[in-house]
Amino acid sequence: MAGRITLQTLADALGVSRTTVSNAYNRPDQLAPELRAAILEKAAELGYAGPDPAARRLRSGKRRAVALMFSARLSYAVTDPAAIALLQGLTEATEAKGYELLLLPGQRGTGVEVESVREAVVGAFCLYCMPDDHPALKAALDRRLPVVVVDEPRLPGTFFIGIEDRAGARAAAEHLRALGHEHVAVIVDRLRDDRTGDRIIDAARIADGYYRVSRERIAGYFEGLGGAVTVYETIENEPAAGGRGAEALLALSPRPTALLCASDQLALGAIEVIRAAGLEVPGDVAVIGYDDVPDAARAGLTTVHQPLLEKGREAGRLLLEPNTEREVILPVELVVRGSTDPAAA
Amino acid sequence: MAGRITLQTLADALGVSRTTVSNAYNRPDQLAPELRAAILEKAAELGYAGPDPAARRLRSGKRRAVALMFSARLSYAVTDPAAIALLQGLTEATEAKGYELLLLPGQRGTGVEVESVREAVVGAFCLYCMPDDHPALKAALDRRLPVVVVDEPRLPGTFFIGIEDRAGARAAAEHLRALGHEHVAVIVDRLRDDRTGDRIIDAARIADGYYRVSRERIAGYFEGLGGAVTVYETIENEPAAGGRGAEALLALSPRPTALLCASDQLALGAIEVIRAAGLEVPGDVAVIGYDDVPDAARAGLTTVHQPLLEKGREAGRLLLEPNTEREVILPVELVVRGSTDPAAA
DNA sequence: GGGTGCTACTGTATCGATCAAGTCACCTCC
DNA sequence: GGAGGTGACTTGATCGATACAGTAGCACCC
Repeated sequence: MAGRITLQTLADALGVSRTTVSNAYNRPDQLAPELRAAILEKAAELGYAGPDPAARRLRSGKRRAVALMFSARLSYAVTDPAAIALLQGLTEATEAKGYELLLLPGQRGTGVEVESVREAVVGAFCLYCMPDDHPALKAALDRRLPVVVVDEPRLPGTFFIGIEDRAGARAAAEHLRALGHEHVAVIVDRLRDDRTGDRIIDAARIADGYYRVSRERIAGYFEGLGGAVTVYETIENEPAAGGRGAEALLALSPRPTALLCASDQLALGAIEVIRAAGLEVPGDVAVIGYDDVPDAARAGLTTVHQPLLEKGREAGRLLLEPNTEREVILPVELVVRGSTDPAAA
Repeated sequence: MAGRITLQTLADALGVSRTTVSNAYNRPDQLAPELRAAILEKAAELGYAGPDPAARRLRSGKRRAVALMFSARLSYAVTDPAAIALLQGLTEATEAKGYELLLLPGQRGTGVEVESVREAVVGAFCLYCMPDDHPALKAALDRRLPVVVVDEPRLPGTFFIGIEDRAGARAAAEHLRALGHEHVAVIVDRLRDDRTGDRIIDAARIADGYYRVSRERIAGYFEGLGGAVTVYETIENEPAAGGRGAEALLALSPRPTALLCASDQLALGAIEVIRAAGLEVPGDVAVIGYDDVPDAARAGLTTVHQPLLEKGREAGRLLLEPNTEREVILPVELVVRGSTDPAAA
């Protein structure tokens, strides 16, 4: 720390003032070209790395960065196609305005999630898919910076981007009903962070869920089906988990003739397991996903399309453009493909 | 700016010193609980957002973040499966050490790319797939912070993670030769940022390429084939571009019986176009990719497997662990699938 | 009763820069 | 020859916090 080279070090070495050295970097027109050259040369000689960004930022007050926080480990989040699509939309928006993007880990329990929110040198926060009780949420609001929440939770007074979760789920369920399915089961991503998932759950667990989106989608399914059905909660939103769910549900009797999956990731895993069991999709078991990630179209998965990219762009817009609306709810649309309707393949 | 609330504002309002207010946040044990409560209450009342991270960072000197720069627009980079895999590996490493990740846009020409490197409040840089002459590179080295370059360019004295690009390409080419292919053509991603791609190129263009990886892969192909062949340069690394390349190459006479694509993205697009033209893969035209992204296995694409995740992890390790080796070259492996060998489907 | 130790604070320097307001020498021009 | 202008720097304040060295007040104890 003692040997650190600063503007002052350079200034002393050359017998000029701090400001002049600063100007050599930031306002070349303010000093004689020869002096500037001498300063830059001395800087190279002493190994001066240029004006310190931290100090510059403090002084200037500029915060040209946006923080994005996921509810999970980053390394997991970046494997989720829906999260990636959001990231893409958001970067489009931030990039256009010359903002950088800071990725924050949101994993619970370590205290790091709150710490990183408090420490982030940013001008705005985007929180993606957080459970209702996540501490980072309060921490972000406490920073008194623009905050936009994507998907969940929905808090009064907070900027929000979401989709018609319930309506989409209802449409999916009604589609199955119209096709004559009478035994339908549901697979959802985790409802709480207690890692007790991967099992069939009861109504109390659903009501106590901390994830708004899952609650809403389940509610939509039940509405569309005209009543409650068996729900399997997974521990994580990935194909393997959906596969385990399908395995458990196929063992029920009567065996469900259709599975409503609260995400495409779960649905894709479920289809694999169904086929591995020697059953046909949709002949023996129809499957519907949710989100319409790129792989869904490739796999011929019937799903509820949501504008993933658009969500990211809208998040960026709300964060970076002042005086916009507080809430954006984007429409969804049922996309019928081969996993429910052989004719649509 | 004038009305900004700081530690001092709070201190004055309560008749205590700045330091005491600071302690209320950072060292709760250093002051009486009642006073601390009073301070926090006053903070809430006045709307104090807590100690400013920029100031804190300047004072403490801590830089718990790593910057990741891509050579392209961020919104494009996050659509690239290889880049995402790197991101995943890198986040695993940074997360484990409690570091945040700052994504920097690397698009050329705007000056933003250098600016953002200079402004980044980070402790280390990871540069991914940059052309040899990219100005951000020098800017990052000038910061005198740890820098690790992934894939390209390879600079003497700089930390580097890469793979055996040339050997992998050679193995791919030799595989085709062993299968008896005599008319082989190559599709590569851009060799320079001048946006003159999407055309068949000559040897001079190849020699003048700014992207080391493409140069190496082409060299490997030529080695494995025992001589130079037609090379098509695309303007971007995405399936559509690979498709355009395939279209142009299929029009040659004699028509190539095999395409060597320098990335899976290009290969996947090429396969689509070949099939759309009513030709069979591999019957009429065999196709080999490079990278082995997740979609390659799904599509039955013969490709050169590289440890994408591992690359990211290694990058993180080199950045965050002191006294490690300067260079890591990871091995590659040819994975034969249906796109060259019907029996391997 | 004075030395010791502890709690609960305060004051000052510092982090590394930027900025507004000078200073000073030199030139110009009527 | 004096007013005014200009180019090339310097000075001092400031951004918002943290670190370190005090210090006041009080209890304790032989």
